[in-house]
Amino acid sequence: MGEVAQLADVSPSTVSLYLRHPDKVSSQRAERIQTAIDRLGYLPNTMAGGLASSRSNVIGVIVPTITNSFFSATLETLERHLRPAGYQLLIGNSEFDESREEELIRSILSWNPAGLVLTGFAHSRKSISLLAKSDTPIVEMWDFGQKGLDMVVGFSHRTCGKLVAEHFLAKGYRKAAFLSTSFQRDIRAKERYQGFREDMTNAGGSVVLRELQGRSNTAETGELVRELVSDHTDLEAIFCANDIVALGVLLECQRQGWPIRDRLAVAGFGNQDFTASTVPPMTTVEPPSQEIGQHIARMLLARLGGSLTEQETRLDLGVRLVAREST
Amino acid sequence: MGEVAQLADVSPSTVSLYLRHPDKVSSQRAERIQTAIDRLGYLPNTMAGGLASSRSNVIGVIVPTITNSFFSATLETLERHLRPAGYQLLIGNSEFDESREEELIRSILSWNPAGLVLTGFAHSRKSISLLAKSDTPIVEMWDFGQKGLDMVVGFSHRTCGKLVAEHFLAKGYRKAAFLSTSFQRDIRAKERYQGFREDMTNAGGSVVLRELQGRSNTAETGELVRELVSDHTDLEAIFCANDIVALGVLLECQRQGWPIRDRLAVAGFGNQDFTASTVPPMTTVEPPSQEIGQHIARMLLARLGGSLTEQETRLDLGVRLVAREST
DNA sequence: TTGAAAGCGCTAACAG
DNA sequence: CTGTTAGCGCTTTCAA
Repeated sequence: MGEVAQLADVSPSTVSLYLRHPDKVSSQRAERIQTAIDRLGYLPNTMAGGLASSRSNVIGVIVPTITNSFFSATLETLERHLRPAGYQLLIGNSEFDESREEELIRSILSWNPAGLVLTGFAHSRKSISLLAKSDTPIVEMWDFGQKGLDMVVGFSHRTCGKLVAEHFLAKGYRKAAFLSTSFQRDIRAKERYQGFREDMTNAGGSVVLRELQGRSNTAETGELVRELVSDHTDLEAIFCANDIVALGVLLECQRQGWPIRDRLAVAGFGNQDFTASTVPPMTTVEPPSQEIGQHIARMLLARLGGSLTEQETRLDLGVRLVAREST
Repeated sequence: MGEVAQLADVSPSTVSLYLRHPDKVSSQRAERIQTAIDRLGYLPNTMAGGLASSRSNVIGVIVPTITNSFFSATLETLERHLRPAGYQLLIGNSEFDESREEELIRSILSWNPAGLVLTGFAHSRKSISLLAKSDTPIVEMWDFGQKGLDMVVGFSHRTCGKLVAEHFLAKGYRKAAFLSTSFQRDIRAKERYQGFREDMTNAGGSVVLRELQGRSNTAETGELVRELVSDHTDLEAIFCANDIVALGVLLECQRQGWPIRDRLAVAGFGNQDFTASTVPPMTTVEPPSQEIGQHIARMLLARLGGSLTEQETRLDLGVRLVAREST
């Protein structure tokens, strides 16, 4: 920056001013400075800037995994809305592990971030105290219904489960199963199960639970479906933790020659693109993945701009049941 | 850090030393310092550290999209291998756009990163000159066969296309189609097409090309398949740009009652989990998504450690054809 | 509008 | 092994 100042024949602080508020510098000097910047290929040093101003343009985001279309859609939207405002996302993978999340929080906090976005409400005690100590704006996303540390943008997974239960009951299904990815990895799937189970049993129905070992695996899903059907010959419908699992069920039924819906109804979660085109088209629930990203950006930007009222800090975006022919 | 030093009754530089090389500080003081750190909940300021040492623990990665299991698998693996060495990934989305990539390069370079990972060989002239000016180690990934700016880890997409052509020819298919996502978005799909087409036509076969408008869309895929089959009644096989598109073809054939393989053979790209369980199981090509991440980490770490020999800077990981019943 | 001066919180010689 | 000293490259008063 010194070089730029020299070449443009102004003081370093004028260059700095120009970089941050171009219109507060006289147009002749502005031009000279810009020319110098271009000639020198000058890139400002973000760290020096961050240190001097003791704030940064970093926004940390911690997700359980990025290999998952839900979170990656949120991340992409969040990035798209935050970048124009000059923010950089620092993305961390907690791998569904609280202590790893804590490590990431520590590491991100040491960047002095302008904001921090976490997935869900479950954090280690230490994490919470770290967050409390820093005055970084926090957003907890992809869930709703608990108090939260600061801002919350998401939806209720219990309600999502209830929505499907309601749909199953309306269709006359009473004997149902919930086929899930590991609850330990995905507590939100567990919440959907709980909401689902509650409403099914309240209406006199029943719900069997099966968990996959790890993440969605089509082959393992097939096995569990066969097992489920032979153990519970009167099973009428399966609600799956996500669309990939539901696809696994569909394919297994196809392989076994069991007509979907007549023999076994299937519903997924995610409303991924392919669900509309399966044979038959799949009933699923659509989470507001993109909207979450969008509203977090809006909320964070408002908070950082100092214009966020109390009642705007918690947002339930809801979910939508997409009823198709598989149920 | 001053506070920590005071509380531990040592000088700030001792604290700094302890933080970086704990074993270079006498054990009694080390203990006092650690106690002080815990008591105060002290978090070092990464920016100040980076500024003072004029290097950072940031490694930038630019991918065309993170909403894609290929790149996100690479990212996740890369992170897993780089984090233990103390590095933070700064992830950017170029959205398949060179000028956006340039913007990201600029922004990441201003962090003074320890390394920068780019997807593919196509960069704007300006990007290249920016990169040349900085002495940041660069890795270009997910492609192979061109010179590259610095290090390269990937595989040849042309070879991938040839592999499938070979397989089709061996199975007796001569009339083929390539069903792709938009080439503008995905130049690597185009390279697969070129390799595929070259070998098919050399062997006296033919290849029709169809491009989807944007990203993989199952409904649009169905339309194109119907169109393709009615325009080319003698079509025998389709090679798709990815597994999701291939799934779309499979589902459309199912809907139309066309037996897969007997009426139309289908191959995908990606070897995603579900491909093994479709009816029939799908032939596909497996790209080394995770290996790419792993080897980039290894290569970068070696370079940063100063121990990377010239011949190790370019790595072709190859691809593997997974032949199943859909072809 | 511009420039001089004083840090931001840490690291890196260096001398002890 | 420890402490002193001088910056890292920028922002931010403050006065001119």
